[in-house]
Amino acid sequence: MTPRLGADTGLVQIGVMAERTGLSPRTVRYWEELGLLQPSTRTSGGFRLYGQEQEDRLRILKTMKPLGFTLDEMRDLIELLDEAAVSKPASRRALVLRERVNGMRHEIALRRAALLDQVEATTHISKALDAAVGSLS
Amino acid sequence: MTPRLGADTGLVQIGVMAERTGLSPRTVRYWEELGLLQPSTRTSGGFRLYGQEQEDRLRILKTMKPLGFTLDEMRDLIELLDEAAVSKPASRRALVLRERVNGMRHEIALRRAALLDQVEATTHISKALDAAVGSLS
DNA sequence: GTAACGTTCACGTGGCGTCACTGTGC
DNA sequence: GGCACAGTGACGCCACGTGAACGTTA
Repeated sequence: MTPRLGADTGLVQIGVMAERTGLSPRTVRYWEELGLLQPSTRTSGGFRLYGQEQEDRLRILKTMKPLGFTLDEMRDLIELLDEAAVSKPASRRALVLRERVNGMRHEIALRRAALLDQVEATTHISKALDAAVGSLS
Repeated sequence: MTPRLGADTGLVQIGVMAERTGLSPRTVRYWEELGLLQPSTRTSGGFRLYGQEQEDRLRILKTMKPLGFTLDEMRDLIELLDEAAVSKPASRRALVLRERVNGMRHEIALRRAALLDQVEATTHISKALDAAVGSLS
C-alpha cells in the first residue's frame, strides 16, 4: 500500500541522486540547509525524494561552484531566475529583476575575465617549467 | 654604525615588500611559515629584510595561487625549481627532477583545461540569464 | 534484518585577520 | 626618546564541508 518509488513517479532518494550528480548525500543535505534546493517531496517516513528538476539544479550548482561563487551567491542567483520565470513582463517587479540580472551578468563577465587571466598565467608557469627542464638537459 | 637599509643594499622590511606585492605582512609571514620563502636576511634586532629575489618570488606565488594550487603544492613547485636550478645536467638527480617537472606540467595542463571549462560555463550561465531577461521584456 | 535515511552537533581545514603584548629603529 | 613599525603567539573566522552518534524507515 505504500506508494512505490519506481518508474511511475521518477522520484529517487538522496543516495541515488547523490550518485547521479557526483555529490555526497551529506553535501546535498547541506545545500538544502543553505536554501539552494528542496526535495520535490518526502516519503511519509521523511525520506527526501528528488526528481529531474532537482537533478538539473544540482548539476547547475555543481558547474557554477568552481567559478568562485559562494553558495550564498548561488542561492541568490537561483532565486532570481526562479522569480524571473514567474514574474509578469513589464511589471514593476520585472524592472527590478532585470536590473539585478544585469548586475549578475556584469559579475559573471568579471569572473570570466579573471579566468582568462588565469589561463594566461598557466602558460607563464609552463614556460618557467620549460626553462627549468631545459637547464637539466 | 648600524648598517643602513637604504639604497646601497636594496633591502626592505616586510611592510614595504607587502605594499609592493599587494600582500599583507601577515600573509608574507604566513607563507614563510609554510616554507614558501625566506627573507634574504634579518636585522640584528630580528626584522625581516627582503630583496628583489623575494619580490619576484612573491609575485609568482601571488599569480599561481588563484590557479587552485594549495600553498603546500606551491612550496613543492618552488623547491623543485630551486633544485633544478642548481642540479647538474645529466646527473641521476636531474633525471628524477625532470620526471617531477613533467608531472607538474601535466598537472598544470589539467588545471588549464579545467579553467577553460569554467570559461565555457560562464557562457552557459550568461545564456541562462539572457533567457531570464528575455522573458521579462 | 540490514542498508539507507533522518537529525543534531561537533569538528576539521585552508588561509589568513586580529588582538595583545613586547621589541626595534629612524 | 617618541612613534611607527616589526616580532611572536594565540585565538577567531569564514566557507565548505565531514564525521559521529543515535534513532527511524524501506
